[in-house]
Amino acid sequence: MKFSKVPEATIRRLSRYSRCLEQLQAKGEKVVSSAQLATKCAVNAAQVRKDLAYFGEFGIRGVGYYVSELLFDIKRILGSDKEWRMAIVGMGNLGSALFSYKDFLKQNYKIVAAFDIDPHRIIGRVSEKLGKPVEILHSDTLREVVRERNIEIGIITTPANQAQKVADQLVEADVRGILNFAPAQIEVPEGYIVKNVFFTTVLDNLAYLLSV
Amino acid sequence: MKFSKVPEATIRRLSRYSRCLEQLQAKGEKVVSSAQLATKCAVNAAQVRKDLAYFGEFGIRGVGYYVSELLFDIKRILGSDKEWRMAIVGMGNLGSALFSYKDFLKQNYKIVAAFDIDPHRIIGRVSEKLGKPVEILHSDTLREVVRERNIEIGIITTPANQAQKVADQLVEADVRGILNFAPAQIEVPEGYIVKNVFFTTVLDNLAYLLSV
DNA sequence: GGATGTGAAGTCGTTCACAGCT
DNA sequence: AGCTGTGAACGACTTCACATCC
Repeated sequence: MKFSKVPEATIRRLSRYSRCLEQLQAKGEKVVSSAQLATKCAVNAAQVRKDLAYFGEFGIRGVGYYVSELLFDIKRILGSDKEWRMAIVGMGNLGSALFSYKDFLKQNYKIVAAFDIDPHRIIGRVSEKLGKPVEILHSDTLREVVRERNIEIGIITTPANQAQKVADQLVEADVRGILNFAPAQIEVPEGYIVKNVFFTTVLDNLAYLLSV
Repeated sequence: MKFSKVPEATIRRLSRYSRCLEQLQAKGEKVVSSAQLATKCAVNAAQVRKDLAYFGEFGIRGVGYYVSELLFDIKRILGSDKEWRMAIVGMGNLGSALFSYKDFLKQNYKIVAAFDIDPHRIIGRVSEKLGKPVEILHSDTLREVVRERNIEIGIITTPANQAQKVADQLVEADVRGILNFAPAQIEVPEGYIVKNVFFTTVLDNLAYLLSV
């Protein structure tokens, strides 16, 4: 399917195009040119075409791209046409917020399990927070639950000092994809993938730009 | 010294070096070489030196860098030596989670105000969630509160369709830095800065890599 | 001796410009 | 005529390699 290695930036932009195309589709637009899409996404028009060219030919010369076709194709490329089943590990403030984060649901990302090292202590509190009873499992059961529920992505929302341990458990349970919110560098074996979401790095960036 | 434009990637790495140096400092290490720091941060040693070279000379040839000095300097460069006062707009699940996110406190980022369009409806619920009474202000008061409390950074945690409106209000209140969690592209005038934190983009990225 | 700081080389991503298709 | 797809030019970031200094 894919050959030349695709820049990560391209994948990020594909995600952005996808959001924009959804808006266009909602507005009832049928066709869009690379120039229009580029303007909407604040990128260069040639960039749009190059990004798509990594994966095939999706447009019609002299016309542009059919909005819903292109959206469909991009989702297929990103793998966001399929449903991804995820587990959250660490049900503190951030974990429980993500647990009921609506924008995960819109996309095909489903959280199908929540773990903590001390479910008993927090299960009542979290259920109250979220206004509904929540099942929180002990981290010890991770491996079997992952298998039972076909979990492919693990989300780490523990404190930084536990992140590596949790990552090890996820790897052990053969969860190949990890989304890490804990501000800590994580090591995983070849074949496993970690993506970080570091708020504070972004904040540092912002602070820097405000200081210059 | 601080003239050539610095790549954003460099600033992101500086943030990472800073985290690693804190760990080294905690361990009582006095001196570190670019090679050691590079290994710890999973980057190239020359990269470390080049990144620092944008801002001056911090090392001693034949020796390395003094950990606490370098940490101090990097924090000064990033502007994270000073205290940054922030406001959150949108006190849903994510907003209230960030409100009590402990890693903000460690760094010099302080959330000093929380806004919502309907504080009355949610103030009780959020206070319960967080286990302490929380002051949530009506978005209408944003401008004056920003002035009174010297707020320099605004965090947007509203639904996507309200993000631009909130950004406009922040700009209107002269908040120059915006950290946007709503999955929407935001426009601000010259001189204002937006940084996005899009979980779902990162998830799309992860899903892509798992699909390849 | 050993590690930094840095010009030069190399790699990667972006933009240009136009041929080619509808 | 208009817009895509793409080789070529460009620019930016990373890595190498070594002169420089402690």
